Amino acid sequence: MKIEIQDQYIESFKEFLARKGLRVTNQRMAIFGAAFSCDNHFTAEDLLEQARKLDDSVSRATVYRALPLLTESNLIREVDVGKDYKYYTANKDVKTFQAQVICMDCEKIFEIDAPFMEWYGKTVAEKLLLSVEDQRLQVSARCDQLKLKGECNRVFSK
Amino acid sequence: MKIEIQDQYIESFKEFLARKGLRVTNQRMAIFGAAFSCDNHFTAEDLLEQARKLDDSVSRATVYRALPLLTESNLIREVDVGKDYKYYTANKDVKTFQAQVICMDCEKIFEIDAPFMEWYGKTVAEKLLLSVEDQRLQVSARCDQLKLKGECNRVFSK
DNA sequence: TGCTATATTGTTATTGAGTCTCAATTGAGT
DNA sequence: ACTCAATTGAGACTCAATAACAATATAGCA
Repeated sequence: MKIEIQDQYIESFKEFLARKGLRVTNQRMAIFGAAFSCDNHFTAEDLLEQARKLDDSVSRATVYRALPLLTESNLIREVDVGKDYKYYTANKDVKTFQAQVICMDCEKIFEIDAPFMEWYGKTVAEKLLLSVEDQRLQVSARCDQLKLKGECNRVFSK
Repeated sequence: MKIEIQDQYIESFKEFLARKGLRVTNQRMAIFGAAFSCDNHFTAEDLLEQARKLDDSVSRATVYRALPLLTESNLIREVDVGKDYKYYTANKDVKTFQAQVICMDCEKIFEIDAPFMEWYGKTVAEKLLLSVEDQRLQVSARCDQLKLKGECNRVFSK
């Protein structure tokens, strides 16, 4: 498996660690690399599996310890699909707010622009006197029609 | 605790059970009654506690068995707050699409109209050739300002 | 009303994602 | 290289949710 990660992301992660006074370890970099080598959405377990290909000493606990760092540094983000486990995805070149569309049949996840969410967040904040931290717009759907076109495939093994 | 549930909901639930060839049991009606006697959002555990006030034989397993029936019949709906347990709320007189705003400090949940979601769902369906089943718009926020006004209280004990 | 087949139930055991503990290891400043 | 606190892996643990199964209760029918 060949990994190509733009240096900007590596630097960004290292800067984040430095800013927090945290160390740059092989395990953290393997987990980071694994997250960015995935084109798709992944679970913690998926991430463990991928990270072990880069450093076979990586343990489950370390993956769970690294995930908050990666989300906090804004390099990946959580995608909640209503299951009892969480999905994550790397934040590569995302300009506008994105909604997640999850196919309940094949578990495929699409990301779609939803630029109006920025306006909505501000409206909510003003109305309720709350400071908005995060917004998630998730659409559950079924792919009957995709199936007909033969375009429905599971993206990520589970 | 006095329970007042509009007959239309009771009938609606009984019709749903009949349609599915399921029996009307004391436990199911107690769980249903408990869900509609809660003004706020509740967890499965909260629901168990409330239902036991109506029928002390109700068990945890039966609550978990009833929840899919209540969501399937559209009498309650899931509200995902990003925690590792799920919240639910009764669907009373909801006309338009509602977004959930969750205060991460005090866990208070607000429901706000988001009428544009209907249009968005249709757009997504057309673009991706998917049939939209459900849409969730969730906003995470913090209540610094509410605190200042003294309006920030936990709504539901946990 | 009582009978019967079977759906439903409570109890208890189990799963599985995620967290915690702690001794062993390792990174980074000196 | 030395030192020490940060980090790690292994495995125990938590806790919401589910499954198995014997006991019970429902609804249709006589």
